[in-house]
Amino acid sequence: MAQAQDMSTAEWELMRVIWTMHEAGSSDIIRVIHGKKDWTESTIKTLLRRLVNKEVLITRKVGRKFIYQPLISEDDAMDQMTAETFDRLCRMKRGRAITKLVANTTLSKTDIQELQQVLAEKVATAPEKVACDCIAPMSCENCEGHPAMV
Amino acid sequence: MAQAQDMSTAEWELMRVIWTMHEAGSSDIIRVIHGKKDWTESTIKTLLRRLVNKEVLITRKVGRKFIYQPLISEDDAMDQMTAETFDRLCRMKRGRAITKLVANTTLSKTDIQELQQVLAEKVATAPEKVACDCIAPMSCENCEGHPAMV
DNA sequence: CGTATTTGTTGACAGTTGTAAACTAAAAAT
DNA sequence: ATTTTTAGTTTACAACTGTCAACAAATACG
Repeated sequence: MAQAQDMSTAEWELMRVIWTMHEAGSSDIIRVIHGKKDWTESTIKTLLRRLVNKEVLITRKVGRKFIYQPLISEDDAMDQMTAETFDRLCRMKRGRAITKLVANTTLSKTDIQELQQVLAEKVATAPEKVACDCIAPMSCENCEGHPAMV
Repeated sequence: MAQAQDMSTAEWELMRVIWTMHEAGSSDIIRVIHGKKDWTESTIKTLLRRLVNKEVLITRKVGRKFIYQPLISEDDAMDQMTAETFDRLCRMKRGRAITKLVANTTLSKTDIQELQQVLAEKVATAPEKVACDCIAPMSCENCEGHPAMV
């Protein structure tokens, strides 16, 4: 299955273009990007090829050209990418990281409402505390309840 | 200044250990990791060296050995990392990505309260809509209000 | 038909990353 | 003082990335 984590930064940027186009031939893609990013055609072609290799894009041959199409939706890729980022953080600290992120992100009134909705639903089952899962929670002041290290 | 984005995945994992230890010599670090990750000593030493080169860690020489210490706090690094991840997403879609993330993250009651607090404060100044900032907002159904592409 | 254009394929190159062995210098143990 | 242990430095190497140029095949145009 197509994995967002397999995409490099440059590949991701290119994917964003393709997602908005839904599907397109390389020339269309190159035309759309022209002037917005200073990638040469060569660079774009390389990125396309790599994305096909990684099975993030599939191609359909039409005449002598290929139509490129995402194998993973932008929403799914975004969710995977953000989940992976947060997976790298200590469980206990994710809440505070999200709060900070929310504080620094521009959200529409609708976004806020939806978020409030989700929070309201979560509160019932929310634990009092989320345990730290660091490798060495030893001297982690936040982790009082934790097994000390030697 | 120390930048979280300069840290690779492996380096980040190592940093998590060092953050909880506050500061430590390589042998302490190696001992703490032993059994938790199957990195050889060599690997850990390489990562330490790279982190020092990247100025994410500083060292203090004590006798013949070094004490390694973070130049950036874990909180700051987390905030940088999460901000960078979200910077890669279309502005308009960040709200929904956050909502999805929140839905999939275990949050403590306190985390939820704090988030609710922040949201409550943001709602007043929240825009009705956040504009898409994709390179080719052309056929992006979500972007009705946007300049069409040729 | 022969040339210009389009599109795709190969090869390239330096920098980063994950992983680690080998080597060296200093210190500790015997 | 020898030997052993410890800590740090060098070297290595394949895979991945960001960037491209060069080349080849197919097509379109004059």
